[in-house]
Amino acid sequence: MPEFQTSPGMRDILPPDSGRWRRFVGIFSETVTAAGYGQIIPPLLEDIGVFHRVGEATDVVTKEMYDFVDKGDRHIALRPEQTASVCRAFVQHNPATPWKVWYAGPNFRYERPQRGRFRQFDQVGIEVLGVEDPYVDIEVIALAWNFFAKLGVQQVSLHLNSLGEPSDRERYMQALKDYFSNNLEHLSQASQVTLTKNPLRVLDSKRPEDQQLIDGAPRISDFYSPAAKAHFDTVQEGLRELGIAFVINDKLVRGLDYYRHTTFEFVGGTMDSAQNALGGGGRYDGLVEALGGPATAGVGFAIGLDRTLLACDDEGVFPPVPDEVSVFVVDITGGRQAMLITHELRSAGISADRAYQGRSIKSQMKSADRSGAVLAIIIGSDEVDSNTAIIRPLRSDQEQYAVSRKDLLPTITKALS
RNA sequence: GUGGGCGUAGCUCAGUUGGUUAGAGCGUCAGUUUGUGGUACUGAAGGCCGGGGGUUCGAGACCCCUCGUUCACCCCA
Repeated sequence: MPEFQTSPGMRDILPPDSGRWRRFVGIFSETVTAAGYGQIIPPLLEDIGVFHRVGEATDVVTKEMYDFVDKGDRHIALRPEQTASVCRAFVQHNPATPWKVWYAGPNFRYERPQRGRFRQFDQVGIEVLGVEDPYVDIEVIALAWNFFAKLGVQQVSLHLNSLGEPSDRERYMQALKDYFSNNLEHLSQASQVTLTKNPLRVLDSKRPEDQQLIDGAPRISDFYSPAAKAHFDTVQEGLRELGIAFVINDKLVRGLDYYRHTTFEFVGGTMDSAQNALGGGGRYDGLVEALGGPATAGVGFAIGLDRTLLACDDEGVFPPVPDEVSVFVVDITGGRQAMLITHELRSAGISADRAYQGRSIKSQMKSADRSGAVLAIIIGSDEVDSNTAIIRPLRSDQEQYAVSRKDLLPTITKALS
């Protein structure tokens, strides 16, 4: 065993998997930039207060943050998510609204690692600030939907809920608190603790002994104000019109406290593990204000790379594809010719690789095959003497042929086109 | 943070009731006569059996601790 290894919950993404990550983000960025979103690259570190404003009752900020005091005595945290950073950036830079941004990058949470759950994990996401219009909720959901479709994942179900307006949510929380408090003896120990912190989250409990009580709990839908109901109705109608299937899940209370109105989650269909939430989001009007900005509406989502990739694996879609080059130079005269030719090709924008250490022609041909190259260029002493090169097609039955060195680049260029 | 499973070559795994130089497949590398890949055959390299301690004449196999991993709870992406 090596002396040093990645610490728990951290890992190296190696090729060819890393290429898949790159394509994942590439497809995401295409999807959302085509909808008018610009990229934001917030820092990994923020003043810990930024995240505290997100909600004091969520484990994400109370127990799971990587935080430290820096050399300037500032209390700093590695971001556990990026929505708070986006809102902080909004307050700091005061951009014109609607502000539509996307991001991709790692977040950090000190949790016990599990399948689909790491301490450093990547998310892609979008946020729209400054728009209350329910059509934005629909747009945001539709973009995530499109993205899953582009990846080829089929079995994703959209769970939808509304938490109503803040006052609706308050009244509902009180009703839940009363309901559970009156039935404490049927509630698990752990849920009793949760109840004191945030009654909404009791609905999230997966403990079997809680299920019966939860099933009989008051429903949020009975607490909607007319405005909240209208908002939610518009979202549902819009999704139907767009042909986006969803299920109403009135137990869907998301972990971060700033959500109100629309909340949603994308649940993987093939994973029976507990980590089956591929992504989620919702509306968080009020978060910007909590961070010291003007009252500003906000909606967005985040999608986890790892879990989505797991879902892809389960469905056999979006496989990792090794990175390949177009040309492989086989030089059996020592390597200087390969140096010259690969440089010439690469300078002309043609991807090219070679072998090193003067290996046998057979071994170099093997490498050429594995490199994925379409063409091999073979240089032996005969070719050096006659100032030529052999071009050997590797992916067709076409015979190999010789060209003069000065014609090599144009010939290769033509053969590849 | 709490509880259960697992930890043997780069990868996937065998290793009989504890007994002499620890195995396979895949992968890697090299050969199979003269300068040519994808197949086949042959061979080679590569493991203080996660780490530490203990029991024993003797431990990869048993016990304890520790680290890592995995599953569930929790939380969430």
